[in-house]
Amino acid sequence: MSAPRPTIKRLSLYLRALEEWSADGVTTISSQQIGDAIGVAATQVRKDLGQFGTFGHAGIGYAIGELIEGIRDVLGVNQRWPAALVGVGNLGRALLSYPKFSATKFEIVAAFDADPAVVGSVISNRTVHAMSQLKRIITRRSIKLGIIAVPAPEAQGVANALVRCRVKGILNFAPIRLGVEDSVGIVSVDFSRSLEQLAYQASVEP
Amino acid sequence: MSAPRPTIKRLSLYLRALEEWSADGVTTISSQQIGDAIGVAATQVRKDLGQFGTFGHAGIGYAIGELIEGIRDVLGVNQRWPAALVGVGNLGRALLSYPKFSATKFEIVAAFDADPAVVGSVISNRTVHAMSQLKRIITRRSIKLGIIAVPAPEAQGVANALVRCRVKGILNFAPIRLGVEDSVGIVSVDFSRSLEQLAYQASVEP
DNA sequence: CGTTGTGAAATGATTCACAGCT
DNA sequence: AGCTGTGAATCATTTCACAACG
Repeated sequence: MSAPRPTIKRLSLYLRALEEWSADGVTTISSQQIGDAIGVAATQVRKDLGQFGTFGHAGIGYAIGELIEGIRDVLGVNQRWPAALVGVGNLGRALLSYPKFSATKFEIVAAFDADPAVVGSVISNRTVHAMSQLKRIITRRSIKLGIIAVPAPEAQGVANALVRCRVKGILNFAPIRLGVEDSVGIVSVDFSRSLEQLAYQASVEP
Repeated sequence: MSAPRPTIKRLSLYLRALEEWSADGVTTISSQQIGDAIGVAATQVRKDLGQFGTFGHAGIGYAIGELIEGIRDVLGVNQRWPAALVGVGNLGRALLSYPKFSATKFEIVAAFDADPAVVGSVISNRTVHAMSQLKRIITRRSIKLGIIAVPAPEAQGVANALVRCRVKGILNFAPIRLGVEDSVGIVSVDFSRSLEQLAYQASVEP
């Protein structure tokens, strides 16, 4: 009875749309409207939500506040997720200043880099620490997520180090497949792969 | 008989692994080895490749060079894909200096920004142009892809402008769903969503 | 009425099993 | 013997159809 992966991806999308409606003062919404907003069928929305409990009200729709709370619970976004960033090149800097993170429960609370030239510098209010401090700071600050923004050849080593620090999940921006024990979640973002998907779409669809 | 979406995603992964083997001088490989390298079943690899022709040699395996060429053709990566970047904040700068792009057929050949303070500056060898130049330069340089790295509220407007310039695909980093005509491909990368996937994994798996 | 929740049917993707080639 | 290509079977996901509810 565990949740289909595609459902989880859509839950994030529902959540964002709902938060926007909520900010606009809307209090009630139908599965049809949710579906239209993100481009899936109304039935799909109902099936997805039905997996995790009964949030809706027949004849009325969904109470937005209630539903937001429910989805946040499912996604685990109701707890804080302090994160450690490893690698403060251009991408790392972009992540440190990415405004959306602060709007959510995710927060990069510490940054690390192997390059002595940047260690000690302050970027978007956070000091860059040496790799030797990784274990100490992650433990001290109860950090649960690691974000890898280093070049590919160093990524596996960083992943190993993060796993030894007992992080629960790793967001990986390096274009390689990381091997880690199953208890650690991995989500990868790979720009080149995204571009290849796009090239495929663009070359078959015209 | 059109290709399953998941197949296309895996093709990118196969391609990268094959390129690494090729660089190491390996010339022949089995579906089993490919599958092991990226974490899928050998049968899956064969099914995927079988969709697009017959690349393998029974009893032997796949000739790496041949297979790389075949996959590149399928993905449309054998042609050049000049791209225009819109938005040169931290993320845009990271993309301009992302080394992997230059190793592939993708290349950001022009950068644009609405902020007069950065227009005219040079970042990683490319001059930042004003938005008013978008149409002229995209047409002049036969640019086929647009990359959106602007804040969410501006993203739809930028997408509309890119579509008017007749780009074939858009890589979107803004956390909203872009509405465009079907003939334009869209691939979105959304960091907050990725983190939510991770939070879900991390909160159910331990 | 309009809208949810959900079995049942349809579609889509993966895995199995094996014939056939080298 | 080793390995590919593929039809058939299994498994997963989406869509349909509709009963139940406010």
